Amino acid sequence: MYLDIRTELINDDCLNYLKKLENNSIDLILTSPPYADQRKSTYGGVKTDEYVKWFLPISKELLRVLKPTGTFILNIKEKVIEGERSTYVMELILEMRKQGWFWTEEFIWHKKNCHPGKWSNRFRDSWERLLQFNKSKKFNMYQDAVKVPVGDWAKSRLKTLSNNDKVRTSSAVGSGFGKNVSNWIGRDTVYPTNVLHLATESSNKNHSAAFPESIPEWFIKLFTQEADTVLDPFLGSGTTSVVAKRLNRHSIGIELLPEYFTIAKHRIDKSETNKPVIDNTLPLFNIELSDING
Amino acid sequence: MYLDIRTELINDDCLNYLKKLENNSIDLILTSPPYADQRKSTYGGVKTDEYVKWFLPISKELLRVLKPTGTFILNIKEKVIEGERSTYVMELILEMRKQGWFWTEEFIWHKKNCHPGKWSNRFRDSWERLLQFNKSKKFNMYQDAVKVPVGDWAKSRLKTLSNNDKVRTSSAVGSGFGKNVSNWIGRDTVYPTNVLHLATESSNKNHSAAFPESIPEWFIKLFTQEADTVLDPFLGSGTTSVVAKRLNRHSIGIELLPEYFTIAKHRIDKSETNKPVIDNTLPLFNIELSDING
DNA sequence: GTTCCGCATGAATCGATAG
DNA sequence: ACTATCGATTCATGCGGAA
Repeated sequence: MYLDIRTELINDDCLNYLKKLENNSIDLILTSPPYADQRKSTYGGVKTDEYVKWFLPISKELLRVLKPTGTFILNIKEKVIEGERSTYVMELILEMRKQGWFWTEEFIWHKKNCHPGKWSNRFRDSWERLLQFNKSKKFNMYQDAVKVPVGDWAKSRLKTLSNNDKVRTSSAVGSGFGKNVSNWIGRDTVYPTNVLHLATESSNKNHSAAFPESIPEWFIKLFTQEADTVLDPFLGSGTTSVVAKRLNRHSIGIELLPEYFTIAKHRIDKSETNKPVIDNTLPLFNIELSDING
Repeated sequence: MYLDIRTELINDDCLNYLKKLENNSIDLILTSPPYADQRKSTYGGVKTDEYVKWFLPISKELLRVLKPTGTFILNIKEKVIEGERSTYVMELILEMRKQGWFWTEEFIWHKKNCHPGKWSNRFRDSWERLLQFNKSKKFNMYQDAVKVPVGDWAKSRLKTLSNNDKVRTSSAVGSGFGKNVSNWIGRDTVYPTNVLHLATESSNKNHSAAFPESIPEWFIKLFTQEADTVLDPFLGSGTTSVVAKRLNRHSIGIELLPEYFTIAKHRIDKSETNKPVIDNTLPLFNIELSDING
């Protein structure tokens, strides 16, 4: 059985096009907008102090089109200006809450191979924020889709059931991990944390993807099911749409610049559709954990 | 040659005692204040909505006593309230900038062993903020003191060291790799990034430290030289002072609660002084980095 | 002198129940 | 309605003692 997956690519200003979308129609919004003062030549360079003012009308539309059970993941990082971290992200969070967004969580994307460089007053920046916003406190989350391999501790720990594990049940001291220790036998995956640890993609330079495919893949698996709809209002070279299509999710990708739009369209055209999900238990980003433990 | 290192421990309210300190007299402030609504049983628990108001008078004094070339590292993390991340840290950063602080950088402390648990709407929280504030844009930073090894050799070496038993035997005090230090001489080293990857201190000890010794060790090496002065206004069980003393830095530690003060005093009394710095290039927590670059 | 194994918690969070 | 307490859930680490 094949699903009929729609992958819409729109070459337009996102604020303009978002207004055409219906209320409560999107399951996941996932985007990496142009950072303040970046991409000056392309986006006209949104100034730092104007960034919040620029973004709020967009986030207002996003709030409208998102389903009450949906999630908005915003990838963003402050720029350093005259030796100081800019504060527009903090201000944006505070203002978006006033719009009605719930700021549920802040994931950290730890970039394994961050940009090289050396400065006298700071080290290389190897992490970015992945802010999770929600429309209501009851949102869909499919945690089992992103479980990761358990650490090696389990092998030795569970080899023998200590009697204390049983004692802890009745002692009521602490939290009682021992109570269900038998549940752990044979368990080989655990739930991840809120730190994502993966490398940036550096292989292909013909398109500058904001993030590697692992990031949208993880969030799409975590917050949507097949045939749900994913939206990326700043599509760039199209990574979100490519991954959504591969995972059998409908998607809408909006990109203003023709150069990027062309790249995205080309990538989508040659990408596979309706590909059965082979493996949804082993996200790439926790490889390192086992590396260290192993 | 031995330096005469002063390690002052003060059992007092920090705001009260800070007023007695001279202007521009501290090289590094490093602290982990009680988080909002946390440690209610011991510190009384500062309410979330009053946290900024509570902290600002303290940060104002800290700004006064810090040297223009000095640095303030603040370890803090938001609490979840009714399914949402609280925003008091964002508000604190914005207010401290109004006081005159520069928000230079945000380091991430990625905790390897974060608290267990499972909830339907979020994963375990495995990171905390280490906010860097400065009084001026020209501050002292000794980057060479915290360089980490790189290369295939380091990679295999560190894998061995990640074995708990070996780490324990060779670095009982946490100062480095002890006798193995000679192995590192002549090896290539690289500057670390702004993500720190280490575990919380073990719980089997008789004191509960806010952070492991590696954290103050790294920042003390990075932002001070020998005979400089380190201040911790929320000393807790004394980790900052212990490490400062071991690294031949003067220090002032302020702790309100007699129980914690007693623990801190005991740890300082039995700790070594004027110990020559054997190894200032190998913090434990950046094992991961060599994995990445190597 | 190593390696192995048992053990005790962690700046947690949610939902239900009780006052 | 609103707050306080309590049970349930979960994973990795370092230490101490034994092999």
